[in-house]
Formats: sequence, structure tokens, C-alpha cells
Amino acid sequence: MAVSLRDVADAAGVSIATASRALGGKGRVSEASMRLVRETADRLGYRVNTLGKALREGSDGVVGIVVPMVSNPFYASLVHEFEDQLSRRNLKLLIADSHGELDREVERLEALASRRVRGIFVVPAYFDRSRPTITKIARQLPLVQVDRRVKDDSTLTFVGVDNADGIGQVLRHVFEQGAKTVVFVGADNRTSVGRERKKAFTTGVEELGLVAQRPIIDRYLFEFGLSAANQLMRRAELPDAVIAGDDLIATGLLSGFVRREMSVPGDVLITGFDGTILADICNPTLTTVQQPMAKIAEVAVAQLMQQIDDAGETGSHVRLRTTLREGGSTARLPTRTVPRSTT
Amino acid sequence: MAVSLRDVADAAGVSIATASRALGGKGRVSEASMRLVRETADRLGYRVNTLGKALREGSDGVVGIVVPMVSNPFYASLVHEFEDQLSRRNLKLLIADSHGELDREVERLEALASRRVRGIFVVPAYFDRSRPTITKIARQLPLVQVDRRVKDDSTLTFVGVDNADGIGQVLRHVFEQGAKTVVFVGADNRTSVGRERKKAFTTGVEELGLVAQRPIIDRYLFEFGLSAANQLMRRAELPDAVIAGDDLIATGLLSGFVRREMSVPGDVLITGFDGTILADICNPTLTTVQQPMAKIAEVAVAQLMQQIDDAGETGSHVRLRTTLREGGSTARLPTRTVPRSTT
DNA sequence: CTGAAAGCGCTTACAG
DNA sequence: CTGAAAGCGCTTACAG
Repeated sequence: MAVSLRDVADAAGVSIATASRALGGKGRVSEASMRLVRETADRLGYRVNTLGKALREGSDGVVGIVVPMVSNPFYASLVHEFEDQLSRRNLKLLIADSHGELDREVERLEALASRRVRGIFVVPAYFDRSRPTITKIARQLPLVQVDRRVKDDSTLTFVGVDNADGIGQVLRHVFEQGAKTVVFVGADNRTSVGRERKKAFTTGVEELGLVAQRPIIDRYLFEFGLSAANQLMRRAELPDAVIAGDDLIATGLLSGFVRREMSVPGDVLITGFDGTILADICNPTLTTVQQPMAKIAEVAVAQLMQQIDDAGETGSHVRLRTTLREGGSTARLPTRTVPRSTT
Repeated sequence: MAVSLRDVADAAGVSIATASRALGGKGRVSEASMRLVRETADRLGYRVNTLGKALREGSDGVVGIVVPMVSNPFYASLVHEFEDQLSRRNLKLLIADSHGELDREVERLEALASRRVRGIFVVPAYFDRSRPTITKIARQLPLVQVDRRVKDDSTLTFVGVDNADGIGQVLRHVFEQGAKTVVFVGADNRTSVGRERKKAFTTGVEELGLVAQRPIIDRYLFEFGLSAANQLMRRAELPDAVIAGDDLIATGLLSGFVRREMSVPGDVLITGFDGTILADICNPTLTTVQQPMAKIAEVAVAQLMQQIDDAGETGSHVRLRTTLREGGSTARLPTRTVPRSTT
């Protein structure tokens, strides 16, 4: 059995209260007791039982995060940044993967709440269906929505980026590169991010006087990008630029085109969204909308800490700025010298 | 304040013991009490306090994992698989990022042990320096080393792949593609994986009668691959094939070459290790050693469960098989028709 | 400065 | 079937 505070106190010949004070560094303890207790604790290999401490104090230093998919490089980076921010405040990160499924998300959120974590970060799986559980949990403990938000969330805190502005950035960029016809290949209305980027695309296209082809909509997956590229190549006319909903789709598109001997940016321009490592790795490199991951984590953690301290201070929505990260995928305007192969 | 079992019991007019039994589903409870208590609990929005439960039972359903860097796609996938495996057993995953630094690793491991997690998965940051803490912790609770191991770990459990065989697979592959001169670009002796892959390269080269150029050794980073490509291009003679220590380095190499107008596989063949999504995304796609991530998680979790149940059953080392995943980066033998540009 | 005691929320023998 | 009680390990008023 593990050694408890009781064991240390007995071995040191002091009360359990004194032992606690000596180890915890709180309350008055004589220099002698302090040393004695600490030595004894070391000798016995004592380690505080966080469970007991937490029960007594109401909560332990654990914060939970629910993401749709850790294996998505964007969320992997985000988790990394959160872990970093939290560890500076001596908090631990409990990670839960919802797989983008409502059932799992609900189950995970309830489990975190049961565990009496100090707070929760959540990237909602759905814009509307995630709402009930999230608002319910938020009434019970500090909660911050990250990256995505749910419908009618004026009472909930949110930290993410300005997706509309981000899409505007790439749209203006391809416009400046000479693109006239564009197409959006992104995700559906299931998530706030899907909605916002899709809508911003439509708005931006109008403002710039571009011609938009019929969009292709599905999930944030590399495989989807791949198949979308094939669909596009089957169309009568290839657009000048493809605006992808995220980097996974964008790199999928890029691979899809290149594998069919098309040139990017020679035949078509492609842009992504997120600014993950994927944008560096593909060839050509991907022009993308860079999300400030570290900043998102920093602000989200700050918001959560504020809720923990002030208890009640919720409802603020923070939209961080994205930046255009130029890569080779939009390096020059498409020059359709060679008629593209039809397949 | 959150509603406690006490509240539910009072509201239902039963003892706290009966309430506990009714909710927990253990022990004899009358049908009537059962229904009454459950209804009351629902009405009050009761949710068991895992902390109290855990203190009573000695541990909660949390398992910790310490990885060097969640943002590395390989570890992101691994974490994803672990979360999946664990959630089926109703266990939660506490994630800790060591950044590959000893201090952080020690601190994280101690914290997990303090928290009385059910067990720990750890990817050791160092082959030798990580040993003391890991063996110490392993004496106190179930622990399984994953992917990497520490020195003299016959008492420790380990689950990973057969790195020697994996390197052998790519080496034979490039040999069959006609490569004569090869070079290893990988990581140092700091980790077991670095050691094993490096050593396997040397052994394999001898067996196949290949000529090895001086290796380039550093960390598992995309940026390192990038700079290694530049170093290689500065050499008098470019090797026929570059065997990279992992996919990050491999894609870095690939980008490095391609950005300098070299052709892969036209001028040089490249192979990776891990089988992450990166191998799909780069262009050409990367030939790599596929690690069975799901299987690793499955076996590692099974090993941990066994330790939890049998208490003491440690020391087994499981080496899973890797498979060769062929991509475009080794599609054909280099044909040096064009003298390569010197820069 | 130090100790005895209460209590965080829960589960489970132990009686009845 | 049900309740009173003990106890998991800890911290912190409360006395002294």
C-alpha cells in the first residue's frame, strides 16, 4: 500500500495536522517540525494523494478538453498549446475525443463534470445538437467553447478566429492572383465553423465580383479533398481557384489534382485554412489561413481562469485574427495553355 | 453547490446507503426504492462526485499518458487510438506532454502518480536519463512503456514495433529499386528508437552490400529534414536513397529536395518511418514503414489491464510488426541523366 | 506552534 | 431490503 500522511505523521512523531502543514507549506510550523516531517516524507517516499486533497478542496487541478479528433493536426496542435498553457498554471489536461459524434460528446462532457474538473474546454461537435448539453454543463462549471460554437450562445464563452475575415483574406488573395472563377470545397452546416466559412465565401465572392461554381460540401477529411478534386476535374470547366474549408481538404485536393497530372498552381490555385504543418509538407506548399493556435490557447485559458475566479463572468466571445500564409499553391495565376485532360 | 448523494437521499426519504445502492446498481434494493431514488436523482440533477467515489475505491478511472509531443502526427494518432481503446473500458485519458525534456517528464510522471491514476503509458524522453523515474514509478503503479523504452528495462513492460525489421524493410525495398548508395538521416542515441533505427541501418547496409554515406543525425523534426536535404545536396555525390528516421524528417527531406528543383524519386529515393498522414499528403507520396497504431494501443492497453488485475505481471516486451507502405517517393530507380545543380 | 476533530462524497461490510 | 457507521486521505478552522 502507498504511504499516507498518517504514516508520515506517525513515523515523525507529530500529528497529522502538523505533517500536513509542514508539507503543504501553509500555516505556522516550527522549523524543526518542518525539517523532520519533510525528511520523513522523503524517506518513506510519501506522495500526497491528490484524490483526498481534491475531495477536501472541492476539485483537483484537472481541466478537461473535448475535441472532435485529436488526430487532426489542427486539434493536435491546439491540444499541445493548451497543455502548455495549463501546465504553467499547474493544471492537468484530461483529453476526450468526441469523434465529432453527439453521443460521445455528451458522454464525455458528463464524465468530466462528474469528475469535478475545474473547467472544460470544448470544441462542439454540432452547431445546434450540441447546444443542450453544453449549456447545461456550463451552468454547473466553468466552460469555454473553442474554435467552434453552438447556436444562441450569448451566455457561453467562446474563443476562436474570425472565419469570415480569414476566408476574405484568401479570397482577396486569389483575386489578386488573377482568379475569376472560384469554388468552395468545405464542410457542411453541422458546425459553426462550416457555416461561417461557407457563408463568408458567398459574401466575399459577391463583393469581389468573382464567379462561384457550385460548391462541394462534406467533412474535414483528406479523403474528401481527394474525391472533390476528381469531381472538379469532371466538370466542364475547372475553376481558377479552389478555396478549401481546411488544410486537410486542401491537401487532399492538391494531391488529387497532382496525381492526375494537373499542375498546382499552374492549372488551378488552392488555398487551405488552419495553418497546420500539412501546409508546409505538401508540394507545392499550401497557401492557407493561419490560425494563432498559441494565442487561442492563451486566451481560452485566461477566460477559463477568470470564470474560475469570478464565478459567473461568462458570455464573452473572442474572435482572434488570422493571417494569410502564402505558399506555392497560389504562386502564380493559372495559365491554361494546355487543354486539361478529361477523365 | 452541486447536489450530493446526501441531498438525494434526504429528498427521497431514504438512507444514503440505500441511495448509493439504488444508483450504483449494486447490492439488494427494492424495486420501489430503486425507482424512487433514481427519479429523485434525475429531478435534482444529481451526478456522482467521482472524487469521493475514487477516494473510497482507491483510484478513479483515469489513466495517464506521457508523450514527447502531441503535435507530432504520430503521437497524435497514437493518443487518438489510446483514447479509443480506453473509452471502451470506461477509462479516461489524462494527457501530458514532456516536450522530450527530462524535467517535464519527471514532473508529469510524479503528478500522475500523485493523482493515483490507475496506470500510466509513457513514451520515455531518454533512453538512459528517463530510467530512474520510470522504474521508480513502475514500482508503485501499473506502467507500460510505449514506442520507446529505457535502458535495462527487463522489469518494465514495453509495447512497440520491431524497428530493426522496419528499417530492414525499406532498405531491402530501395535495394530492389536499384539503389547502391544510401544514407541515414535520423535521430540520435537519446532514445531507444533513435538507436535501434540507426543501428539497423548499419546492419542492413552490410547485409545487402550497399554503400553507406556518412549519416546526418539530429531530431525528429520537419525542419531538420529540410536542412538535411540541403546538406546532402552540397555533398560531392548524392546517394541513391535516403532512409529517414521518421515521416517528419522524410517529408522535410522531400520538400528540401523538391524546392531545389530536384526530382524525387527521379534524382533520389526517400523513405520515412511511422506511416502517418504526412506520407499521404506529400507529393510524391512517401514510401514509409507503417506502424500499426491501433494495434499498439490495443496491446498496450491490454498489458496495462493485465497489470492492474494481476498486480505484478510485468516485464513483457512486445514488438509488433511493421509493414512496408509503398509510395511515389521510391517509385523508380534514380536515373541521373541530368547532372544535378550545385548550390 | 501543535493537536483533536470535523468533514469533503462516496461505498460497503455489518447488523437487523 | 435497509440503515447506521466506518473510513478512503486530506486540509483547515478551532482550541489550547
